[in-house]
Amino acid sequence: MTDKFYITTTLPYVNAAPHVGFALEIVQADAIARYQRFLGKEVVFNFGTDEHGQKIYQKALEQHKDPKIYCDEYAAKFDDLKRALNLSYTNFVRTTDEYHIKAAQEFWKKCLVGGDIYKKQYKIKYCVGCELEKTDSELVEGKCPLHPNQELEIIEEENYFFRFSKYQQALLDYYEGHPDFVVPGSRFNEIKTFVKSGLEDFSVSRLKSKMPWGIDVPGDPDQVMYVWFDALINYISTLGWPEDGERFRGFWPGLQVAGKDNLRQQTAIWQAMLMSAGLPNSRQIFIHGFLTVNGQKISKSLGNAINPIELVKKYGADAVRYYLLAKVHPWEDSDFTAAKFEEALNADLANGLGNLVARIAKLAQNSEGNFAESKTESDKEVAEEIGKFRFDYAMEKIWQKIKKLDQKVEEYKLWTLNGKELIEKLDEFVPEVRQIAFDLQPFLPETAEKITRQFEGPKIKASAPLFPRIK
RNA sequence: GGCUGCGUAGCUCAAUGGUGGAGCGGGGUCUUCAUAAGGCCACGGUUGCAGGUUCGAAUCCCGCCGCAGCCA
Repeated sequence: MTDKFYITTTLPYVNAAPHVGFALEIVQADAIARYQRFLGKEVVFNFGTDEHGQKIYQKALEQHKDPKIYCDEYAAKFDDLKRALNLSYTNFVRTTDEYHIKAAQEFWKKCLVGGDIYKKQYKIKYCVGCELEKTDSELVEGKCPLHPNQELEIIEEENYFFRFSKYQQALLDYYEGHPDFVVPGSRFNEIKTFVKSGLEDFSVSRLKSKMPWGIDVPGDPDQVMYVWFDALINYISTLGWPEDGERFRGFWPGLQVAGKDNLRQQTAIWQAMLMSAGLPNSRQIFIHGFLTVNGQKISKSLGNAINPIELVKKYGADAVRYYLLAKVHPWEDSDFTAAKFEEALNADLANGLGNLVARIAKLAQNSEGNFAESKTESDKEVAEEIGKFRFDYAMEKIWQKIKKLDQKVEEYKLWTLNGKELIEKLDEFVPEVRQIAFDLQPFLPETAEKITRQFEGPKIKASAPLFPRIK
């Protein structure tokens, strides 16, 4: 019915270089975006960087840089992912972009007019050790459990608040009416439980005198927006809201892909904000899991972050994409180890896909046969799995075909045949290989392209291995 | 502590209450078109532990042990 499709990832915060965990999110989103294009949809695929807030301000100061210049450097690093992982995003929004700032201010005004933003005296307990605000439930005997020797700082200031509490019932009703709103269901249950337990209004601004690195609150020169409030609005500012109403209405609402640490912001806070501004809610939110490295969480203190760009340099984009899509559970946590990665590369890409393509190509080339074009169409089972975000199962379906073809090569003993008989039998294989390449397009675009070119016909060409074996 | 969920082969995971399977790795074997790749075969299990319901339990119930997530 609709010929437009909108998908967005979350915007990474630019206080650290991209690691393999974020690559997971954007590769998943890329697979969906590419798949939707094959269905003939006009796709907007949004990505970008979240650049305001205290942490970034401090980082920039530490490096004696203007915050904007600091952000420019990081934004470029994240944009590098595009080339490295062969990503097909169409939009790269930065929350410091002029159009985004305007959209955030317009959004604020809508919420304000609706009576959902109000000023309140605000008192927080702040742990200087963690550099984080602490709530009473987090404290142990009135102290931060991580820094029990330090006194908590009490900060008192007047901030703007968002009337989140007002939307409890509306959110629950919306969840009730949209049973597939959040995938997987376990995360959906988690957010339902959270919303049912009651919502508190939260602060959406900061005093500019203390932290100037934010978007100005309209009509109040002393305050800037809290980073979360402004950042979420990127999902629609990137579509031209509020100025380009036609484009916005054409693409919104869309599919949002986010990590499990972002559940609340995406599925509750942002949805309440949309309701407040009188805009349609998101269409669906997919929450992925986290990658661990050698069984451990990725953390700065452990220094175990893996740079996806380094992986790509060593193994190639499609090898990394393959691992993230086929060997990582779409929404449960999965472990990444060099051994597992190389094992998958050898077993599935070199020995499986690569070898099948090589053996059929060679036989076809030697046969000197002409192979007419054949029809390729989207595999129903693969499509179904993508619809359920089971990228791993979708890939498994494709690899089952590879296995079957290998078996058939043995069954026919293709290498013992020649002349017309060989060409006749190969006519059963060539369209199948083309179909595999077709099915692989959303996942391994570069490899799919290579195979397609090799098997274009009428003459089929042998070529160098698609994936070298790792020793 | 409260609420969810999980625990199955060396590893990753499947199995409407009805003979516990697959892939990978390791082993054997056949084969040479292919990247020492591929096919086939076998091995591999007290389904975390202990009880209960049932003709029958990986599955349902109770308790315990362990792990993860959420509780602004």
